[in-house]
Amino acid sequence: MTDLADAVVAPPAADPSAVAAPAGTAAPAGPARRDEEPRWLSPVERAAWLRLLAVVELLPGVLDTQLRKDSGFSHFEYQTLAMLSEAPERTLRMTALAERTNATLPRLSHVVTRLAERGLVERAACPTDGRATNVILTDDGWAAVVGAAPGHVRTAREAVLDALSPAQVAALGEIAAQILTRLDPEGRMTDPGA
Amino acid sequence: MTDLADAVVAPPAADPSAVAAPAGTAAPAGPARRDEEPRWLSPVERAAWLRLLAVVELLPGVLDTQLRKDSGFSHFEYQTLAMLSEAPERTLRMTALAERTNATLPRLSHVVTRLAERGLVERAACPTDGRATNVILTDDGWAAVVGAAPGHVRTAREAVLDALSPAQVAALGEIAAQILTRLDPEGRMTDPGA
DNA sequence: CTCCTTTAGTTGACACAACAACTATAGCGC
DNA sequence: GCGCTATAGTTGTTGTGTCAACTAAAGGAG
Repeated sequence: MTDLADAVVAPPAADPSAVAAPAGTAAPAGPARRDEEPRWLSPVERAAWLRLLAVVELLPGVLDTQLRKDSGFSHFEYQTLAMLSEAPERTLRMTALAERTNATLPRLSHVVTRLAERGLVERAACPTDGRATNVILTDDGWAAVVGAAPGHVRTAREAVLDALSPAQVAALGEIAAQILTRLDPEGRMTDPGA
Repeated sequence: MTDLADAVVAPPAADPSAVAAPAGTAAPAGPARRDEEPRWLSPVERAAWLRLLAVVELLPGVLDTQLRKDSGFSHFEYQTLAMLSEAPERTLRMTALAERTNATLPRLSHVVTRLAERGLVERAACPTDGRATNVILTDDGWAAVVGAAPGHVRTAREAVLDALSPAQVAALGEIAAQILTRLDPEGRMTDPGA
């Protein structure tokens, strides 16, 4: 994994003569401008980072492929339907749904249009706010989620959970929670109600 | 995080009357067809899975945004250039580069075309195999990677590493390695040489 | 040497996501 | 109640990614 490691995270050093200054882990001899001198990664940090990057790169494809094949949904479509299936009345406002799925409003609007064409969701004007649109999961949509869920869970096991010891699963939960304090400080994806 | 949790991973149970069979964690009363009865996730598993999913969803956007803003690259373009910067002669075959970046050959071909238009890489016929194409990082491309690396490392710290204790970083490395045995059994992304 | 299969890569058509521009309603100040 | 600004969504355009078809060279069987 040396190539990937160095390439992504350290400045390129394959040709050391060409890049003296930014290559090293240590600061240059002279007084460094602090803002521009990054703290390079330690070997342990580098390994963790690169592997996380690989997971982040590969996992979406695995999920997408399984869902597409077994149920005809993209992962994003599945998440959209799943969020609705959990909501009271199986209904959510566009904005609320976009937050929970980490989608922009335009993206969600397009996806909802396509799902509506397939009869899985419906749009309805919000009675209390003329600007808002409610999205409602239809019975067909409900059935589709229920049908797709088992395969999705199986994939989660095969691709991730079953590769880990129980202690590692717990640790992963902790670690991911820590990371999310940076990536999602408001907890929009993890804590919809708040 | 209850909504997200249940929605993605458990079958929808907001309206219990509507979905008796597939909702529960326990097997139905009758003799279950083993292939179709998934093992639902325990609370700990579910929490870990959903948070991992959120990280996987959010991290690419963060990386992309920072690189795009500070250096004008997508994360994939950066990875492509970085791989080349590490390679002997700053040169790689299309196929080798595609493996290291987890790209399909068509995708890489398009990206290389665009990078070549910007003068960052060059195509060259492989002298030993008439079918192959070598991609070479130009001096401009080299300079671009060197310029982009510090910001990328800083983002890696801010978004992930600095949120974790040293022990957690080490644990993350272990866990991600375990997951990659499932996602990437051949180690193509993590072990280019082999 | 010739045919056939496999490998390497490019190209073009289509699908989807990001961004920007636009419409329409709500809510507020006066 | 008039006008302003902010909010909620939709629509169109543009850039990437995926898939399928295609070209071309390498390697093997006869």
